[in-house]
Amino acid sequence: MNATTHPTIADVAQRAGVSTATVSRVINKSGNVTADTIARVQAAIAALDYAPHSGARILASRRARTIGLITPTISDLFFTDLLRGIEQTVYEHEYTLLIHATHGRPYDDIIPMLPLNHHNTDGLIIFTNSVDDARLQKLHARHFPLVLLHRSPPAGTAMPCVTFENKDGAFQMTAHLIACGHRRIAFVSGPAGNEDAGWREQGYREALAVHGLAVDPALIVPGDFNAVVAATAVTHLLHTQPNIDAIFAADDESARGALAAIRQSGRRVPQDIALAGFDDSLLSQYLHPPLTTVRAPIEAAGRAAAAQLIQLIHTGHADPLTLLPTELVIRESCGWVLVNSEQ
Amino acid sequence: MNATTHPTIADVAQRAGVSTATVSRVINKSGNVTADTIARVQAAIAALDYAPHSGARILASRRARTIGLITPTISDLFFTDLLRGIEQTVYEHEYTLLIHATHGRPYDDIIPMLPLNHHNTDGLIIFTNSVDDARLQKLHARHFPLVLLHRSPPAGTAMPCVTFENKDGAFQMTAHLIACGHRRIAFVSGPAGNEDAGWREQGYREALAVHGLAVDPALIVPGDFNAVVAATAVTHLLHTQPNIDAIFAADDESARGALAAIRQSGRRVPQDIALAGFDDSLLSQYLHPPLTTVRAPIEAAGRAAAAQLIQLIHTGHADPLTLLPTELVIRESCGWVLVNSEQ
DNA sequence: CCGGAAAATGTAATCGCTTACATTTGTGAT
DNA sequence: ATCACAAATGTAAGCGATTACATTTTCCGG
Repeated sequence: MNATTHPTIADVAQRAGVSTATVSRVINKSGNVTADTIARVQAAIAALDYAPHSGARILASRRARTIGLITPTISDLFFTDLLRGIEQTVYEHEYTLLIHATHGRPYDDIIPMLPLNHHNTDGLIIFTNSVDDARLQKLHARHFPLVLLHRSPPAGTAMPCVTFENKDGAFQMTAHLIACGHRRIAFVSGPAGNEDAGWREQGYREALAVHGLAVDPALIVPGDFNAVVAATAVTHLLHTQPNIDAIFAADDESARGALAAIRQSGRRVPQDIALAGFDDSLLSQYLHPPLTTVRAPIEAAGRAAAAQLIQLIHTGHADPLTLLPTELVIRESCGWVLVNSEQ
Repeated sequence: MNATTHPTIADVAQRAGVSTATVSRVINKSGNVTADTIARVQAAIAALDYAPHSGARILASRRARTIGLITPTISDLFFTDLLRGIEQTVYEHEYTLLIHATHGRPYDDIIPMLPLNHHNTDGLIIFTNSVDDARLQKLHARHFPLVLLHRSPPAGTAMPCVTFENKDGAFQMTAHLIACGHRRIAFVSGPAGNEDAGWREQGYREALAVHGLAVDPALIVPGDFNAVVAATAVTHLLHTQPNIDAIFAADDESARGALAAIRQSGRRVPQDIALAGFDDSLLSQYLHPPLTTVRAPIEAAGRAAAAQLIQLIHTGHADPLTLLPTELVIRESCGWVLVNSEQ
């Protein structure tokens, strides 16, 4: 080594007067090294400010000590919460986290390589539809540890999934709206293909059925988990179906859009029309009126996914399905105010 | 290779009937390969679903094709915006992004290795104080490409910095408050040691001075970029200094805390007391009243940092300082309503 | 049809580490 | 002291790519 290059394990070994194997043992705490030798090696490491080459380590040891996370997007409120949970768990287990956001970009079709794979990670958390079925199946066929977050496995395959009780939460919320006296309840749906969204709609439908109310397709409009899309759809809805008395949006973002549209139409929430969301995102408590919504344990889902993956890596086994409970958060947008500790 | 292991470049070479060197040339598009050979190699790659081992590539090529980002925290609104800018630029240049959040954890003091270093990245973006001066200097001494984001270089060192005009923004906002007729203007400061926060306070002070107003230390209270801390401080402030007529918070989070405290005290915003924030975070437009604030070009800062780093890696040179302009966003919390396109 | 330069391909050393195995050193019972 | 065995350390063979250099093939002008 010289001034411009970086010290290697051989430099450390030489300075400490031991072999590279011993240095490696000290670094990896793999035992059978004298306290005295450990001290000498550590001194050499400190003196040279040596850092092991991770590529070389991975290559030689066939372990990356790293968890990969593949996600369609990185910069939204939902993902932020999720990430906090994942990160925490990953670091607790002394793994590193690598994140790759696909942003809907297709993979290179000539040489189809994921930037995160078995070479640089020991396992992958796949968030929603960031990886297509075919690739998922290939990874699975090679026994690469995989945990799915908010998406179910491709047909015919079994891999551990983590999600929360979307259907139950939506069911409870719909029941709550009905209990509040509403009958013409519209639903602002989520993106096509998004499983969370699908289950939420399903919960809405089942609650109506259970309470003897018909599902009117004209009352289900697209929201795409997006405020602007939802606002447009709701504006149209209010026009064509002026007699609705409640709107249940598939997520808080579309609830926000719905709120804007309702207000635009001159109606008041909750006096003229009730509004409910889903997620209990950071925003929901700052809306006016504060939004009644379903709390989704997003951070807990992140923790669970990471924990399942690490368990899978270590033991080869994980729970096929982790379903986290959701919870009604009653604020003011449906006309009920409960006195509790809620802000 | 067998069923459980993964194909290597040798497997591809064998199947395509060429040498590993040729396969490597195809993968890296390094030229001088027949169209026919390219096709054969690509077919083999596809058939085997081969993916190059990134560790081995980095080891052999001494290039990581990766940018590292070190940040104290990953899950806040500010960081989310920043990340979007960084990501976009990094991917545009066909680099990969690795993120490491320190969460204030100290490094392993025995073997002080950053999880992101010259072995797995070609350069680093250092966000605020996630890396201490000593380590920064060591990296710099080895000519490792570094760009600082929202922090200045350690004394005696020169490395490219990206930040925005905190002082000017705060100056303008303070001037705006003065123009609105306010005289007793309090300041909710940010975390000690945070440079953005320091410059914002400086801008506040200078604006007061320029307009002939004295800086009253009793009107400067700690907010720590945190709503709860700010609420506590402002509650106390309103008690001891009941005659203040405006509060300028160092960021939108503390403005939110201040708003809660003001309301708690029975005063109204903006009628009884004006309130301003800084950042124009997502939240600020949903507060009631919508918050007048300073728009910080966070995403642009992320883009600039990534662009500077990539330029530094390629050319060895980058701008010593990139200062992005801030902009007043007048909403309703200071009592002025401008008619414009603002939501 | 030939010779030589350019293009295409192959050979093998190398990157920095881990680890199986070999060797040396240390320990306690006899 | 001696021996058996455990603990500590060393030796050297990979891990899977890249790339300098060597070799073969192709292409053209004369």
